[in-house]
Amino acid sequence: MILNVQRHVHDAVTDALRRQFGLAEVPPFAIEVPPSRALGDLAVAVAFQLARTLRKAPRAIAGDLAAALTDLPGVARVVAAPNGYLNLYLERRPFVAARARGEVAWDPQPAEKTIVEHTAINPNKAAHVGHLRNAALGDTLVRVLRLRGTPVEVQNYIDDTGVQVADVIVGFRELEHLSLTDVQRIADSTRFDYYCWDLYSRVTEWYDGNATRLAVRASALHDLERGGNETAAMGAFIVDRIVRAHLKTMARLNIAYDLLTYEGDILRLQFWAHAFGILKDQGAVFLQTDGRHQGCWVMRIEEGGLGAPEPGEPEEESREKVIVRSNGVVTYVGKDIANQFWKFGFLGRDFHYRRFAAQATGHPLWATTSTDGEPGAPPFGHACRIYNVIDSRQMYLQALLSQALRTLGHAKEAENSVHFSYEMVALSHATARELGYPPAEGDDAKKPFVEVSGRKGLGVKVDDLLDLLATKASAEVSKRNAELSVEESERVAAQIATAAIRYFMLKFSRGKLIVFDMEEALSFEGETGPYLQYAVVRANNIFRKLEDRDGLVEADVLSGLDELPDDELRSGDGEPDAHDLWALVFEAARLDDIVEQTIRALEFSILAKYAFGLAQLFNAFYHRYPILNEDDAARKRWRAAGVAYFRQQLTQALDLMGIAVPTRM
RNA sequence: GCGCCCGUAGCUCAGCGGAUAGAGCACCCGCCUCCUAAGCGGGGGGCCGCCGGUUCAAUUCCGGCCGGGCGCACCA
Repeated sequence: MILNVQRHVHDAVTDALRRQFGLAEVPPFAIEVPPSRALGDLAVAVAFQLARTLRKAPRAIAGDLAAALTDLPGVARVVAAPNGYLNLYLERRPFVAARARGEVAWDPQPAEKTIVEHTAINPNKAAHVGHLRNAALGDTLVRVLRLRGTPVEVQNYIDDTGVQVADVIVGFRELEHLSLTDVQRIADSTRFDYYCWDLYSRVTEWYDGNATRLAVRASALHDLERGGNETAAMGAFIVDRIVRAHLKTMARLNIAYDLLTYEGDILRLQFWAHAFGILKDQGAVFLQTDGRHQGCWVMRIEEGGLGAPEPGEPEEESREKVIVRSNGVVTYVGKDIANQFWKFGFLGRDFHYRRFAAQATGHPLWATTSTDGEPGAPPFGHACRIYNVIDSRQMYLQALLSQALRTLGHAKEAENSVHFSYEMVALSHATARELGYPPAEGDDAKKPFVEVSGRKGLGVKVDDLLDLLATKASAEVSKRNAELSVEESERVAAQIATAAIRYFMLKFSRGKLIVFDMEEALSFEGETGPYLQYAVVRANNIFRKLEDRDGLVEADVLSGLDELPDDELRSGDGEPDAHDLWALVFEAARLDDIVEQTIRALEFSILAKYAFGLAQLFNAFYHRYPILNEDDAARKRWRAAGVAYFRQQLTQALDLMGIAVPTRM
C-alpha cells in the first residue's frame, strides 16, 4: 500500500523539475526505496540523470529540488543527500493509522480475460516433484492475477490419448494380462496412481528388452486415438482415476482448477480438422513432396528458429516442423495449435462440458466432453491473454504456437501467448540414493544432479513428500501444543507441510534448475514456509492474549490512534539496523509494489523473498519490543497497531503463495 | 553447429544501472523467571567466472571468451 504514495511523489517531482528547471521533457525516473530507513523512506536518483543536460552537479540539482518540494502531503521532509540522492521521509502517524485500519485499498487494474494453463500431468502415474513446480508456479500466478482483479480461467490439459497412457494400458495387458474389470478391481483396492507408477517403469523395461514390442505400443496408441474399442475404454478408466488422484494431491496444496481440457475431445470434436483447414487456407502449412519430410504437412520455421541440419542435408529441410505425419496422424504441435486457437475463441467450435468434481474452493470443476454436455457451464475460452506454464525444454514448441498465430494474422494474440517458462526439477545424488536408486554411472555420475524420470520411475512423489512433511510437522506441533485435539493438530500439520513445499518451490527464481534434496526440503528453519507461518501465528497470539488479558480487540487498538502520543513511531531512529515499529510498518506497506514487480517479471521469488524479509523484520521487532508487557499505554497501542498491519499484510502475501496460517504452531 | 538458461560466501540462493554486495544452511559464541527458542543477537568467511565496451555510475546493460545444464524427432 505504498504505490499511491510513490505515484504522487513521482508527479510532484516531475512538476518540480518543470517549474524549477524549465524542463519540457522530464526523463523517466523511478521512485526507489533506500537500503535503510535512516537514509529515508523513498528516494529519487533523477539528479544524476539530469546532471549533463542541466550542466549542473547532481548535488546542486537535488538541493534545488528539495527546496522546490515543499508542502508535499504525507511527506515530512525532503533531504538532498551529499551524493546527489533526493531522500524523502514520510509522515508516520497518518501513514500507519490509515493502513492499520485498512483504509488504503488495492488499486484495481484494467483487466482482460486471461487463461492460465498449468499442471498438465500425463494421466498415467502419480505426480512427482517435477510436476509440483509447475503447479505451484501456475497456481501462484493465478492468485496474483486474481488479486489484481484479472478474471482468470484455470485450465488443466489432460493428454488422455498419448503414448504415456498407451504404455500403461500395454502394461496391464501384456505384463499383467488383465481385463478392464481386473483393472477396475485393482483401482478400488490399491493406491492406483502409485500402482501405475511402478507399472509404467516396468513397461519401459519391457520395451527395452525387445524393440519389436514397440509395435504393441503403436497399436495401442492407434486404438486409443480412434476410440470405440476396449483399449480406449481401459484408457478412459485409467485416465479418470489418475486425474482424480492428481486433483486430490493438488487439493492438499490448495490448488484448484476451473476446467479440465481433454485432448481426446479436441480430436473427437474435429478441432484439429478445423484448425488444419485454417492453416492450409492461409498457407501456414504445406504438403512437402520431397526429402526427409516427404508426405508430411509441415510448417516453415521462422528465421532464427530451431532446426539442426543433418549432415549433408539442405538447410531448407531443417527449417521445417512436421505438423501432420505422412501417415496422416497429427503431431502434438498441431493439437496444441488447435487448442490455442480455441482458447482465443477463433476456432469457430466449442466443447461440450460436464461437471467433473466439487472443490474445496466452492467452485465446481468442469471438464470438456464430446457429447452430452450439461447445462450451466460458464463461457470457457475466449481469452485475451494466455499463460501456458510449461518448462523451458518446450520453448521451441511454444514459440511455434506464437508463430502460427502470427502467420495467420493474429499478431496481438501471438503477443499475448505467454510461455511461462521455468527450469526443471532434478534430484540430488543423495536423495536419489535414499530412494533406492543405484549410483549413477559414467557421464551421469559426473553431473551435479540426477534427472527425474517418470519412465524409469525415478522421482519423489508429491504425496510421499507431503506425508513426510506432515508427519514431521505433527510431531513438532504436538510437542509444543499438547492441548490441541488430534484433528486440529493434524490440520495444522497439513498446513505446515503445504507451506514448506510451496515456499520451497517458489523461493528459487524460475530460471534456476532446482536440485531437489530431501533434507533441505524437509527443513522448517530459516528461509522456509513454516518460518513465515510462525511469524503470523505469533502476531495472532499477541492479539488473542491482548483480548484475554486486557479485553482489547483489534478494533479497540486501532481506534483513537490519531490522538495518541506518537513517540513510539520514532523509536530506534538513528540506529543503523532499525528493528523498530516504523521500519516494520513501512516494509509491510510495500506489498502492492512487490506484487507489481512480481507480475512484471513473472518472478515469484520476488514475492517469496519479500515475505521472508518481512517475517524476519517482525521476529526481530517481536524480540526487542514487548507489547502485552509494555506499561506505556500509547506505546503499547502503536506497537499493537503495527502488529495488526503486519499480520494483515503477511497473511495476504502468504495467501498469494497458497499458504494458510495455522491456529497454533 | 545453432538457440535458451545458469555461473555471487564452504553449500543453496537473493540482489527492477546507483548509497558499506545480502539471506538461509553449515561452523563458532551468547540469549528461554520475559507476548511460543519452528525464534533472536554476535562472529568468521567474497579477484560477484574471465576479457573488453557503453555510462557520471556496471554484480546489474552490450559484445566476446571459459565452464555447466537443457533443447534443436514423422515423442509429448
